[in-house]
Amino acid sequence: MVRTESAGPGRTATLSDVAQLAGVSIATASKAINGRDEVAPATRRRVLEAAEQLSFTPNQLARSLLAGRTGTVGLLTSDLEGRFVIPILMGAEDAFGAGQVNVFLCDARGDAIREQHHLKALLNRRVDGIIVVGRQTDPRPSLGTLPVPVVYAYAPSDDQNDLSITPDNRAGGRLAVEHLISCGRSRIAHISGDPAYAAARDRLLGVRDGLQAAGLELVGDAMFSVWSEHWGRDAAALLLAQHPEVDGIVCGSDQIARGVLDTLRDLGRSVPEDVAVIGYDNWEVLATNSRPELTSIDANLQQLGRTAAKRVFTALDDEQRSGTEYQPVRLVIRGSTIPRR
Amino acid sequence: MVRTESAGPGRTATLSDVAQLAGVSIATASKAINGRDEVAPATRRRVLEAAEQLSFTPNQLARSLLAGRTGTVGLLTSDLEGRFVIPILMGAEDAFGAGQVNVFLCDARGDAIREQHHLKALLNRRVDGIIVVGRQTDPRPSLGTLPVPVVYAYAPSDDQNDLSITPDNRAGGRLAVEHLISCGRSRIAHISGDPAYAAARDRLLGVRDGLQAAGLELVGDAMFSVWSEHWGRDAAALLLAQHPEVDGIVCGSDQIARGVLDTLRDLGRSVPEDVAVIGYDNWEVLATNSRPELTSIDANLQQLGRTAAKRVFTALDDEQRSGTEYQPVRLVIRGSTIPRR
DNA sequence: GAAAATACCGAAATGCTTTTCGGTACGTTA
DNA sequence: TAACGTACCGAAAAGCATTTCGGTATTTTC
Repeated sequence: MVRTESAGPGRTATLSDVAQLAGVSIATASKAINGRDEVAPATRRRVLEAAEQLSFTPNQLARSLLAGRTGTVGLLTSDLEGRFVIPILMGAEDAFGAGQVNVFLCDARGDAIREQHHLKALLNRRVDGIIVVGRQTDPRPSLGTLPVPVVYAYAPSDDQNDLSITPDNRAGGRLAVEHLISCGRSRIAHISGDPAYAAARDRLLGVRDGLQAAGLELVGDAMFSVWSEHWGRDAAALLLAQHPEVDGIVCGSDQIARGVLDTLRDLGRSVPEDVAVIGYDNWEVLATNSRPELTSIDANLQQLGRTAAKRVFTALDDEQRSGTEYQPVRLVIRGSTIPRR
Repeated sequence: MVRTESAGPGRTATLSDVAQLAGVSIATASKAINGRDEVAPATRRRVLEAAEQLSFTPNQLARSLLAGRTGTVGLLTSDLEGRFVIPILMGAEDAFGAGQVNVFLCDARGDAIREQHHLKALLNRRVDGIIVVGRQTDPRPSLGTLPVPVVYAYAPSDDQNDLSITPDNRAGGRLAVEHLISCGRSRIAHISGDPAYAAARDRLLGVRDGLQAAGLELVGDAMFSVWSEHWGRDAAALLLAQHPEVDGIVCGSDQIARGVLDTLRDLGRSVPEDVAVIGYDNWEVLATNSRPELTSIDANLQQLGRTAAKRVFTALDDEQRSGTEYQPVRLVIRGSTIPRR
């Protein structure tokens, strides 16, 4: 059987049970347990012993009802499968110590109706705030004005009165190209994913920023299609055929980069000696299992989640912000740009 | 600023506000809103209008306090990064309609102390039940007897008095090998991951079951090391050197299978014509991006999560079970075992 | 037209904790 | 000894919604 009853009296102990066992009033028991000082040491000891004996734990529901704060946040995401929400979720979850704040997870599956349902449920449960996580960095519709603070993470809100936190894709693109340049590359191409994604466009802007600052130009046109290994392979073949002189490739994602590496290998180009390749997202399972391992841009998503959670609670304490914050990204160097010793 | 106040009276409306506005008692307002029938139609209308006007939503905290049920479950996982917990989490999350039941997510990071903290927090919040999700299929320590039902998912509990739900790895191994046999293969090898994992050992048992039933024997020894592409590549090279006659390879994971495919390609063996390859886990991003796409065993993890959540609530209604349930797995056929037309 | 039944509504209890405030009992000061 | 202060404790309210049960007012029945 699913074990469900404590050995005790069948029911979880309440404060009044503790008080009775200790022979004091409920008020005194509460004070003793919460460390208030209007209680005699001996009494406190009796109460604590009683609480221990009954393995009493205060009912957070009653507590929250009174305090008006629940110590919970809702995390409303549009797709859990996505690789991006998970680190954000982790960051939000541990922004405070274990067990201090708890996260209600809601997956709307990209469905607006479902999202409204979840939203209502969260408000009914009196969450202290809500974090909305999108699956792309394109702006998403605002939830409007709610009785609790809302922070938009990854996908910013389309309303500048909301607070959004999103990775700085433009800086990422620039960082990638600057790294290739610092590795001595000057004939750099860009293979990216779906141009309908703001992420793809922003990263390209960053790439151009970096090239321009170095007085360089992109080799060929930026290549867009989908975020897949297959496209990476095909695009690399195309690129090498038209521009065999290329010596560095900035890829829009690690998946694309994996495909690019495959094709380079097939064509007998060695990485990073002949061509340096850099990915984007730093998706460990892809980046560390390729030959050679993949240099990539990491969007610091876990940090982003932490920041979002913190913002929710500082908003509660009335330090309110708005607009879109861009979270810095970082470069993770591996063998696809720097030869292994 | 983070938008936080409804345009209204600064405070969320309570039932008593509604009652006052409608000119009825609190009791009547409650009945009207909850569809109880001891209230006149005209009165009900007045109340509902008032509720609408104040955009009243009942406080779940108060409701739960009274009902003794919160409509929440805790999901205690040991690593969120893991690829396995996510589908389980999704399944648990949507086991009931949107917004009916909510999931508290807790990531213990594999730390027992942290797990205890989270557990305590969940119990304080009076969750109706707890789902414990491990990252491997090896048995994990039981949480012991708790005041709410507990279901162990993926990683079973080491205590048979608990209820555990885990994928049937042995059946998966057998299914994989049977599929290869049905594709006309008879010289089958097995490359797997870390033998410290029960998953690796169980899958091998299943592979042997399948071979034995067909009167076949494994080609060479089963090869164990780690769950990585690198190992898959190395192992395949070794295997082909010693047993060039091999015509089918059951891999312990999709990662390993990817590595195997790489090596086969390097060695000029075509897949699936010369050698058929099957992976395990059906990790989409790996399986659908390889050349050829990878046939794999899917553990139905989302279904597993749904089942776990359902079990928690049926346990509440006193239909209690124990022991370990094995969740069936399924075969997903792609190009690495059946030639594409 | 009187008795009984029905329909509708409200006071109050319930669930559990925290906090305020009033009250003993004891000791201290003049 | 009278007046006062201190230390400790408990009754009660607050937080919000649900439910029971008793009570009017209205209708039905004979």
